[in-house]
Amino acid sequence: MQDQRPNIPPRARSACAVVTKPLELFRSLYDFGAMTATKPKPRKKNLSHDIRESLLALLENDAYGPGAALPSERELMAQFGVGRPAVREAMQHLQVMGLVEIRHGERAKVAEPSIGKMVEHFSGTMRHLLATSSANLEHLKTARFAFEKAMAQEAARMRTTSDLERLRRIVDAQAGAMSDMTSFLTHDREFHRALASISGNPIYTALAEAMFGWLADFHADTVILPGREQLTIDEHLEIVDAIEAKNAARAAKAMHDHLTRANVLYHRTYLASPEP
Amino acid sequence: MQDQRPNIPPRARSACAVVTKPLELFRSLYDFGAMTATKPKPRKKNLSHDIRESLLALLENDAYGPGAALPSERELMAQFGVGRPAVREAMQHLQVMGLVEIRHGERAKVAEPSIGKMVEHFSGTMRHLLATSSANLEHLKTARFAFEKAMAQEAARMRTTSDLERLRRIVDAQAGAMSDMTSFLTHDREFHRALASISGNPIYTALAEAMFGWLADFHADTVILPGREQLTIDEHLEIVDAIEAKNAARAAKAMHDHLTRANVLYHRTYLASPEP
DNA sequence: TCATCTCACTTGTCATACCAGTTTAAATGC
DNA sequence: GCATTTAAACTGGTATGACAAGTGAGATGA
Repeated sequence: MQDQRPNIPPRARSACAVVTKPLELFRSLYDFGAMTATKPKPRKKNLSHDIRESLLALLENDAYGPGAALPSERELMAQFGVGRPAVREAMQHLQVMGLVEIRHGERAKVAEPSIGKMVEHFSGTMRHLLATSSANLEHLKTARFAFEKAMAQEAARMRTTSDLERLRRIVDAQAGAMSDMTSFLTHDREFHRALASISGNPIYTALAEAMFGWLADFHADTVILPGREQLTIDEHLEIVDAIEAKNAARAAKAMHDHLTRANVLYHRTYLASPEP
Repeated sequence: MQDQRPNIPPRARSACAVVTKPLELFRSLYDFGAMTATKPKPRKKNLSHDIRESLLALLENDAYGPGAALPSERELMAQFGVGRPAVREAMQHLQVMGLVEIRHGERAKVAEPSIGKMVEHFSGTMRHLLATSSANLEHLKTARFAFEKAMAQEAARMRTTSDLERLRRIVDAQAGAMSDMTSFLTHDREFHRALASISGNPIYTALAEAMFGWLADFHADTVILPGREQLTIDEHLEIVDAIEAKNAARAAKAMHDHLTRANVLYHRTYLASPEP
């Protein structure tokens, strides 16, 4: 009596489940047809898959604002007429997707959807991908290369005076932290993030931040080499100067040189004597 | 007796679990320390979280090639000394991340990691994000705008003769499918995918494909309007011509005009009479 | 009034049973 | 002997019950 929907008579659901799937019943109530691409969907997927789609539609259509509390697992269980595992797996899936937040003892809450959070959830998979395939790592380096150059150009076009001040402040702080390697890297990361944020597009910011993190994890590219801190500072300053001058081409070249230098130095230093 | 590790005496695991967590025992056997960022990790997370990390490390370190069959849930259960739900949730999580493939009746298999598959798994979240926030949709449109321009430039620099032939073949096919809207859109999609694939970077290809799909789902940008098919073809041809001439600037401008036109037309047509 | 504590309610985990697909190998028919 | 069929033994999927553990709010005490 302690657990498991005490109101419903036992066997009632299981019996009806044979005749008509409870999910289809629920679907007919809300009827979200043709959401994405008009599929008849006769496929036999998981039960949790159906539940997840129902929840997803609920999150999109209904007035579940960010931070709102979802029904408890038991309630959903009774509502959908399925067992707890199905509800649970669906909720877990949504959590992995970054759409809800589940904490022990509390009700699940609707997470506010944001690009940044999504990319963060994404990172685990990306790291695995990079760890298993060195080719993908090269591709990512290439992509970041192009991306950062585009960011530099965009920043040169759109920068305001406050943007410029912020960049200079970061570079100054970085120059003052040359002794502390960790702090130096943090400022380096912030520099690139600030650069991307000038565009005003959160997708750019999130991507820049994520790419930096991914590559830093594998000590590839973007790595700061001991003894070369001053060079890094100088290159950052050149980038800022180009942005101040609103010279997109010069900014792109400065960023190009910056990343190329880092990459070349990396290969020269680490590939000669592999591994610490 | 039918289920649940018949060999282990009951209560044996639970008893030891109080004294020393079985996971730490397992960890000490393999000892993957300092994989990502040297965290002491005293946090109290889920049990399934620990299991997932163990499995993750297993996938990365051991010789589990793509397509290899993982141990069954019951085996893992016994191996880690935890219940089936914990193992199950961990596996589900890995499946959502796209690292394993689980089918009813078969053993779970290691999925071959690929950028494209990862982006595909990503799509559900992205769609939700776009459905709930129109601002993000605008940001995505901007990002795709810049991305496609960069792709056009890259293609103009790197295109080979066979790339060119492929592009022209696609445009020809598209011109021949002007009557069938669905087919026309398919060819349009293929055109942009082929353009991105010229770069040789699978990340670009996957992103181009994904962005097209996301935006097409919301009828925003990139939409093909009835009666304007010939214009689309002409613009595609201009892009191909620019790429043939290896003129990056011209290619970028052609792509710019192409996407701008589509966007303007969209606003003019659909915003006047909202919704079908 | 405020701090504390208890208790109801939540999710997390375990255990068991059974269902539903898949594979495999033995039994059967030719 | 060989191909087909059938059944047994896997596999994951679902349901349910019980309990542990965490959270929060209302009751209780000072």
